[in-house]
Amino acid sequence: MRIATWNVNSVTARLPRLLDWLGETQPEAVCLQETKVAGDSFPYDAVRDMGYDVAARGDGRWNGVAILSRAGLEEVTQALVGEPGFPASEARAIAATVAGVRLWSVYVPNGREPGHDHYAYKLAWLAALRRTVEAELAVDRPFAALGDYNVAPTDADVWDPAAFIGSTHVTEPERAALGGLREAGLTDIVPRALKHGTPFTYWDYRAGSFHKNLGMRIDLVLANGRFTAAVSDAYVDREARKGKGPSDHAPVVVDLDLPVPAGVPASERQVPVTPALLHNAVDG
DNA sequence: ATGACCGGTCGTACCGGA
Repeated sequence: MRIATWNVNSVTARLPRLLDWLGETQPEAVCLQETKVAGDSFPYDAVRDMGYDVAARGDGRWNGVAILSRAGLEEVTQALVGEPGFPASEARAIAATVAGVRLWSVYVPNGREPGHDHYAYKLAWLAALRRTVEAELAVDRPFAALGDYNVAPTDADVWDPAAFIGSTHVTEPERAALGGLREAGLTDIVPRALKHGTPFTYWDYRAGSFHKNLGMRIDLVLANGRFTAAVSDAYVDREARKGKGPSDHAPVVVDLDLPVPAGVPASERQVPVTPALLHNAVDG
């Protein structure tokens, strides 16, 4: 079973590349972030034609998360436990169960700068994620919260720690919040780097950062013991960051020794599985 | 290629991104 996470930086702008990537990579499930579309504007039909059901939550211009699956999509949940807002709740988390594996797709707030209201929001949001994880882990099954955490777990996860002094993504409170998720029972599944020995997942569009490998590892797969024990491989698909019109994030792909149920692909079904759940995006 | 951003928007500059 193959599961991936990818901040696509607009599913509309990235749709041709997303569809090509699904065809090449053949994941069972994909957690998307920064879809930047309202729930009812998600390109459901194009994704279904590739065999994937969709659970999406969108705000419109910003944020937006989704889970695509070709192995079933059940128990869709649209908000964290005690989810904070800025000031209102934003489309930054959605969950679904895929072939018995519980998945959250998360897009942690950026924080903007230490001391900013958005930074306090980021920490509050991560605290709510911890509460959610603690509630989820009461059920004994493979679990992972995958997505854009906007936190580099260690200094080795940024291209130059000195360049980040005073910036978000590397501060002690942000890293302590990741530590809280570890205390709750999650493990950081560090992917293989396909080049440079640095499993970065994000490179700024500016200044040729990708070609100079000035990146960060901020897209994470945090998993419980059942999930972690099943991992046979994990890698950063830096090929997806190349060429014309990429996202500024690369996908993280995880292979699991878990059975994939036989089923009819979404593209060959008359109606989606659990249709009531698939289009109930929360707007605003 | 030794230089280098992109997406969205009642927008045609500015915000947000990290």
